[in-house]
Amino acid sequence: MQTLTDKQRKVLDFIRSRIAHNLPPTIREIARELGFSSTGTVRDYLQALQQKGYLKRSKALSRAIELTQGSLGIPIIARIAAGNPALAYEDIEGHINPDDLFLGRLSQADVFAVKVKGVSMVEAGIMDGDIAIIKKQPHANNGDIVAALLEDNEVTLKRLKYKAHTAFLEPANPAYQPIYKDFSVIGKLITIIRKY
Amino acid sequence: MQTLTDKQRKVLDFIRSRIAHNLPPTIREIARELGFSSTGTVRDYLQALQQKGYLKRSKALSRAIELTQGSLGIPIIARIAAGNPALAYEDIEGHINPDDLFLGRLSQADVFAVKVKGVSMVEAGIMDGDIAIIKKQPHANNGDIVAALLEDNEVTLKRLKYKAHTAFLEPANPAYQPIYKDFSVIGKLITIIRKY
DNA sequence: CTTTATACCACACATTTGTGTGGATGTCAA
DNA sequence: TTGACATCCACACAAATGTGTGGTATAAAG
Repeated sequence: MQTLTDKQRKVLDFIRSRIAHNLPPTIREIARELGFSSTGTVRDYLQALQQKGYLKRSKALSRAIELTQGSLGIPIIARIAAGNPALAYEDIEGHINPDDLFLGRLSQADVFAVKVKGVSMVEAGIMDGDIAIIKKQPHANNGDIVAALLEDNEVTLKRLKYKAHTAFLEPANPAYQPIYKDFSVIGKLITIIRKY
Repeated sequence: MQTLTDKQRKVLDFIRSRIAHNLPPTIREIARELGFSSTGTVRDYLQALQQKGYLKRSKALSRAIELTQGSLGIPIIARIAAGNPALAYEDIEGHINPDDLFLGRLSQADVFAVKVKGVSMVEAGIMDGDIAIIKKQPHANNGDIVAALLEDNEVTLKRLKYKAHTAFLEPANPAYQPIYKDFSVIGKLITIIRKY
């Protein structure tokens, strides 16, 4: 990605902040914010930013400014240049984007979350209080961690296993017993989130 | 929140999906999508949705539709009405919003991510391959899990401990030795994310 | 029967908005 | 000096856009 001038960065920052608030700016809103009296000036900036690869525009559509870099992408790093207080990243392994973190290509309606209760899955690194993002689906494969509905309407997170044509729920913690009783799979674990 | 009719929900869903793509629709775009031939029809729907508390509008501003409920909030559930294939949620404990999941009120520049390597923190439920969201800060309290920079520029995740005025890094896995050698804290763990 | 809410339509009108045209100034490298 | 680029301006114009006015029809509630 080409470097930006200070002013170009200011324009980009403004656009970024507005997009983060779910309403990209119009050309005249940018002009007002940056103190330009002409719309032509803004067009020049947008052209420059587009040419340098920072944004895309759908022409003749109001507010249709799309950022190329994910506005909320967070870099995943492995190594950091030593002695650098600014944390300039040495090795960036990739980026994570909050937006498609759980969803991937799923619709919001296909996903829900469960707060983990208890320690029956600690051996799988799933702790009490973790948030489990579940993709709704009535079936799962052997070994998948699933959200299952028990007789008392409680939702529980366990590993689904098949043995001799019988499905059962296996806790990762050996101190707990597998569940053979009536249960139904309601979804499959796709993400675990833990806040500190 | 008041209930919506089927058509009202369709309108809301369309708006929601467009906002998720960072460009709220215009009145005429809604009309086109839903098959209305009059802008007045859309205005009636927006009025209804606004009155029922699902959205807010800034008048005379193009595309200025703001959803009241987080557009990407995912419900956290504990119990589910039995025998309900639609998964109508019985108990909703809250919502998680991807946007402020790691950030909270932090700026994007204050945060980065590290991919966890190895099993030195398994006892803390942090597995190999997990993504750790780190808030940049040079200090942390006793017992905090921190990202630390080692001599070889490697970033590692350990628990920070103080003992007799000496700081050291303690793995959660007793098979590993604490680190007393030169290290510097670069940030504090705020979120763990694991994708399946 | 009247009222209220829902669910549409047509059309006009003032603003908002993107775009186009035509400049001007300064810097920096070739 | 020439050219590319960045940084601004004024102004015009067509298209997009939100809003207003005034309808029709149906169903449920009082």
